[in-house]
Formats: sequence, C-alpha cells, structure tokens
Amino acid sequence: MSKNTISNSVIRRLPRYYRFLGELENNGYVRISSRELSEKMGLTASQIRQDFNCFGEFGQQGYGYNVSDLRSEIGKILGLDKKTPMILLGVGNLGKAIASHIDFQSKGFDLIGAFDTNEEIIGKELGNLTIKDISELQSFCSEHKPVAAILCVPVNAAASAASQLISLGVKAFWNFTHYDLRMEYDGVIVENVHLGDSLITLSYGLNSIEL
Amino acid sequence: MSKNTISNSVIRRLPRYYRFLGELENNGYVRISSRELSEKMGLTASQIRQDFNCFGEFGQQGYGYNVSDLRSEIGKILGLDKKTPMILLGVGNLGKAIASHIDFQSKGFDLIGAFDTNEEIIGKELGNLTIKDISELQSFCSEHKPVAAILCVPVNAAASAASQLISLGVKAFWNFTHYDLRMEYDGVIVENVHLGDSLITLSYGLNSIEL
DNA sequence: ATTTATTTGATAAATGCTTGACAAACTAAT
DNA sequence: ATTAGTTTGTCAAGCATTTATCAAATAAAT
Repeated sequence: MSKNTISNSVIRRLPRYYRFLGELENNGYVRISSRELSEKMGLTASQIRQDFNCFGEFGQQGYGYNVSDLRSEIGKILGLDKKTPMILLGVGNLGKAIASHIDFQSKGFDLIGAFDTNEEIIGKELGNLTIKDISELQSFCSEHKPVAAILCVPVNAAASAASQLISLGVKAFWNFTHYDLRMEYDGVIVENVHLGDSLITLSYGLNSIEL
Repeated sequence: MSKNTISNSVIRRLPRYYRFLGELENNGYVRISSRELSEKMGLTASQIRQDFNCFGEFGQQGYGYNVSDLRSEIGKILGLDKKTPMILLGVGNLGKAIASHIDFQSKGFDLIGAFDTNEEIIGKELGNLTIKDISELQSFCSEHKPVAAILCVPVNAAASAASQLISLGVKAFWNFTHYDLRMEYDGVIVENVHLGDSLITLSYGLNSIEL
C-alpha cells in the first residue's frame, strides 16, 4: 500500500469516476472542475476533491483537473494497466453470459480458461477459448498460473471449488454463486456479486415507495 | 414507510440476513442468539441487535430470536410476499442468463414478459415466455401493467428505453447496462448492477495486496 | 423458589464519512 | 503588471454508522 489506507467508500466510487472521465474524454473535454463534475455525477464537489486527494494532488487551483491525466491516474490506481490472468469456473447460462459480455482487457484482466463438469459443453467454443474439463484444472494452473477466478458454479460446489483454487495459487475471486465466500484466508480477496440480494433490495424499494 | 426511516446500510444487510436465516432454518435451527449469528456471519452481535431493532422487538431476553419468525418478518419487510410483475428488455446473452438464472418468485417478482429488437430471436422461447418484438411493448404494458423492468439493452439504448417504460407506468428498474440510470424521476427507483465496476474493484484489491 | 447464566434492547462512546468554509494558488482579462 | 474571478487542498464541523456497555428480562438448573 502506498499511502495511509484508502477507505472502502472511496474505492467503490473510483470505477464510476473512471467511467465518467472516459465519457468526458470521448466528448472532447480537456479539463474539468470538481464543481462541474459534481453536477454531472450527482455528488458534492467537496467529496470529489476529497476523494481525488487520497492519491496525491492531481488538480490545479484556478484550473481544475486534466481529464485525461486524471483518468489514467485513476486507472493506474485501480490496476487497469495490468492484465491479470483469470479463469472461469462453471460455463452455464450465467458463466457464458459473463464471459461474452464483459470486456476483461479494459478491466485489468485476461480471460485465459473456462472449465466445467458438464460433458455436453466440454470441448465447445466460448469466445476464443475452448471449454475444458475440470479434471484439467490442476495441470492448467501449474502451466498458466491464473491469479483470479470467476465462480459461476452451483452453490453447493462453491466452497470446495474456492479452496481448491486457493491451493492452486488463485488469489482473487469474482463470486456469482449465492454462497457467501468469506475472505478468511490471508491474502485472498473476494468480490461477491449476489444478484439475488440486489433484486431483493429493489423489492424493498418498491415496497417503501408504495406505502 | 412504517417507522422512522431505516438507513441504507441496514437495508443492504437485510437480504443477507434473510439468506442466512433460511439456511439455519433448513438446518433445523429453531432459535439463535445475536452472538451465535454474529459468529456465523462475520458481524458484531451489537450490530445485529441494532439492525433487528429497527423493525420492532423480535427477540426475547435470555432466549434469542426465533429463526423462522424472524426470517418471515424480514421477508415481509423486504416485500418478498408480493409478486410484482416484471418484464425483461434485451434478451442477449446477459438478459437470457438473468432470466433463467434468477428465481424471481422467491425475490418478490414475477417475470411476465421479454422483449427484444433482434428478429432472429423474436418468437423464440425463454423459459415459459415467448420473446416479443419491442413494438408490442406498449400494448403489452397497458394490458398487463408491469411495475418493474430489467434493463439488459445496449448502453446507447438504455436512457430512451427507461423513459419510455416510465411513461408506460414502470416504477422500478434493475439496470445491467453500464449507463448510470439516475433516480431523477420522482417515485421511480433504480438498482444499478454495474458488473464492470465490480470487476474493477477486484482489480484494485489485487493491486493493493500485491504492493 | 432461588440462583446462575444468557441474552436482549437501549444508551452512550467511538469511529468513519460527508459536507462546508476559506486561504492560497492559479488563470485570464484588462 | 494588476485585478477579478476560479478552483483546489485542507481543516473543521456535522452527520451517520458501528461498537461497547449494562440494566432488565428471561431461561434453565438446582
């Protein structure tokens, strides 16, 4: 870690800043002030300045921020200049959709393998990959050393898949199962997606505007 | 709204409580203390008691909480006893995967329609639904009155799709496009999923354990 | 029935996050 | 060069959330 730790709330906002700055850049913006950005994003200018200051002084008084510099700086902080090798476990409906829908390259990853247990799909193509049998996982990992994994397996297979992958050197999980993968292992990080919880939150929202 | 408003942080934790209580119930638990639940979930017991108290007094001193009662109470708060009619816009890879992967009934919704512009898939089956042409949207809505919509359309179609749906009476959006749908209309609620942002957060995490 | 061990709900303390305010630094115009 | 207008970075105040503490209530055991 470079500076004194950055709070989680800030980190969760960074990808959104990165997205907005990208759009601004595409629309020909060269500079932007915290006030103008705050209006576009629906935040306070103060929060934006506070956030950007966690990483150093990117702005200039009386001028604002250079859009392109700021964006690439945030990109570096987020590790988007890397291409971390990643594999997919579970090529069902959801796994397939994730693999083809996400632009991994622009998010700091490189999808290098896909595994399943279902004989009917093993050997088939998925983008530029061939779906492999899970029995090949171990040898694949020792050869290609994936550091991250997408978990799209059934919920009862999640825990054992995760611990196997950890033993094979995987350090980061993007977890789509509704099993609550905990970061109880040291040096392993987890991003739980939990689509079901997200939909339930929407249900709550509907309930509270109707009452 | 029933009591004094419940904070957003609490609401985000409710679906997870609901999930854990469901598992406990399946495993035969009849009662549970805040301390035991805190150990299972990785929270503090204090937070759990504080959270549950937002809705009234469900626990009993010296005993704890009745698992089944507490779960169904949380379910009611989340609106899971309702079956809000919902439609899907955009039946690409992701839309298809969401529609077949999510158990809508147990999350307070009922998926009653799916629409796309792609002639090649219009008329095909999706679960127990037939994919319809987007031109049928208006008449479908006046007949079936969907209240919620899943947005899985391309990013440039998101804004106009949303405003059309609002004019047709849709009140809640589950947004998978990486367009930032804002709740700028009164009485309309949005749950943004932003898978890309989620993956980027994982990239940040990897970066910060390695440095 | 009494005692001991649990456990909640409530209150207060501690921590974390967001917003407001302003001096200092810069830009741009005259 | 001077002046007027902008805008940052910082510090402090204001909120919000989380955690610690403890009296009161109950359960279970003797």
